[in-house]
Amino acid sequence: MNLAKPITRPSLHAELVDRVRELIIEGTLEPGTKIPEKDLCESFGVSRTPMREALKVLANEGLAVLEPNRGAWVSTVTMEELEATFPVIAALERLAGELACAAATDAQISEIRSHHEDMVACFSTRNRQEYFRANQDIHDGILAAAGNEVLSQHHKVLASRVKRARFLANISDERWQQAVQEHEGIIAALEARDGAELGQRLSEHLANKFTALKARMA
Amino acid sequence: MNLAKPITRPSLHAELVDRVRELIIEGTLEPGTKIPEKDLCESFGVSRTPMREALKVLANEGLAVLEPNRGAWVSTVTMEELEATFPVIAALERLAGELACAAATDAQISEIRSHHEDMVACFSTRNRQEYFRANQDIHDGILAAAGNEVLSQHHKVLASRVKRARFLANISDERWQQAVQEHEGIIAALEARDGAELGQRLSEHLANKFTALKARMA
DNA sequence: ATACACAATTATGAATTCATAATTCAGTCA
DNA sequence: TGACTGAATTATGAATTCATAATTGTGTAT
Repeated sequence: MNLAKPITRPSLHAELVDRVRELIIEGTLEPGTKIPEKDLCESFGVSRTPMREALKVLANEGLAVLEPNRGAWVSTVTMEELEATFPVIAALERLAGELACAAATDAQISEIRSHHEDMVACFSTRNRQEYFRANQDIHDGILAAAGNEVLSQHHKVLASRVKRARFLANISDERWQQAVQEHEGIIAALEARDGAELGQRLSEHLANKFTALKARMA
Repeated sequence: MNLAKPITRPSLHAELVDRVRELIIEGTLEPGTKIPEKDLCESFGVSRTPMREALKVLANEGLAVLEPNRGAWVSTVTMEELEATFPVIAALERLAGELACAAATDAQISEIRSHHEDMVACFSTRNRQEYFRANQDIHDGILAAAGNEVLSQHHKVLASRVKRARFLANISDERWQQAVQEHEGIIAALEARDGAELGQRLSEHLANKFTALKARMA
C-alpha cells in the first residue's frame, strides 16, 4: 500500500534555523549586533532549547558567532572574509557552469534565459531591487541545472555569508553595464553548452564583481 | 596591560561536536547505525542538552541524519553522494593549488615535500595506514599553504564525508602506483609554483581516484 | 562630578523535568 | 506456532529549572 506520504512534522529547531537564517541574510538582524535570544523565543513562541540549537547550527555556518557566557552575535562581514569567500564561490560556480552545460535540460536553459531577459529589462530601468532578484535567479538556475546537491548546498552557505554585505548593492553604473555584458557571454556559453567557456566566464564574472567592490571601498 | 590571554573555557557542545565528529569519521560510529545519544552522554559525562546541540550541528554538516522522533543516525555513504562530492572537492583543491603556488612559504613547500617522501617510503613498504596519513598531510598542507580559511573549512567538511568510506582504502596496487606518480607531478608543480598546473593536477588526481573507486565497485 | 565597590538583576550554559511518540514485550486468539 | 492487541517501557522533543557568569544599578568616598 502506498496511499499517502508519511506525515512529517518539521522539528522546531530546523524551522528556526531557516527562519533566523533569513532574518540574518535579509538584514533584519544586523551584522555585529547581538542576537536577542529571549526576544526571538517570544516572537516565535518557542522555548530557549530549540532556539539555542538553531543558533549553534547558524554559528557553524558562519552567520553567527557564539561568545562564551555572552551569547550569540550576528557575524560581521569583513573585507578579509570577502577576500577569502569570493574565490571559493567562483570555484564552485565554475564547476556549476561545467556541469550545467552537460546536464541542463533545454527547459532549464530557456528558463535561465528568461531570467536573463528580466534582468536586462531591470537594468534598462535601473531597478536595482528586481535586478538583484533576477540576477540571483540566474545563478541559482545554473546551480540547479548542474544537478549536484552537494555543490548547491555549499554554494548556498557561502552565498548567504556574502549577501549580507549591503554595500554590494552600491554598484557603479559603469560596472553595472559591464556586469550585464558579462551575463550576455554567460548565457551565450550556456546555450552553446560550452562548459569550459561558461565556467571560465562565471569565474571571471565573480572576480570582476569583487574587484569592483574593492575599488568602490577604497 | 596585556599579560595573558583571556581564559576561555570551550563550551560543552563545541567540544562534543569535535569529539563525536571524530567518532564518525574514524568509523567508531558506523554509517547507517543509530547514534546512541544516552550512551554517548554517559561516556562523555554530560547531559542530553549539549549532546543534542552537537548532533544538530553534525546533521547540518551531513555526517548525521535526524529522523523526527526516532533520533540521530550516522549518515550512509552512497555512491550517489560520492559522485556529487568528488567533483566539488576537486574544484576546491584546484583552487587550493592555484592559491598555494602564490602564497606558500618555502618552508611550507619543503614540509609538503617531506610528507611526500614519507608517503613514497610507505608506498615502497606497502604500509597502507601510514600511506594514507602522509597522503592526507600533503593535501592538508596544500590547503594550509593556500591561506584561505573559508576554503579550508569547506574542504574539511566535504573531506570528512568521504573519509568515512572504508572501501576507499581498498585500492589496487596498479592504481596505487599511478597515484604515487600523480603525486610526483603535484609536488613538481608546487615546487615550480605553477598554480594552473598544480590546480589541474590536483583536480585530475581526485577525478582518477574516483574513477578507480567506481571501477573497483563495479 | 567621577571613579570605585558591591548588591541586585539579568542572561547564559547546562541539567532536569515533562508530555508524547516510538518501541518492546507479555498475553490472547486463530 | 505465529500473528495480533494493548499495556509497559524507553526514547525523543521541548519546556523548565538551576547554578553561575555577566551586566546593571546604587551608594560611597575622593
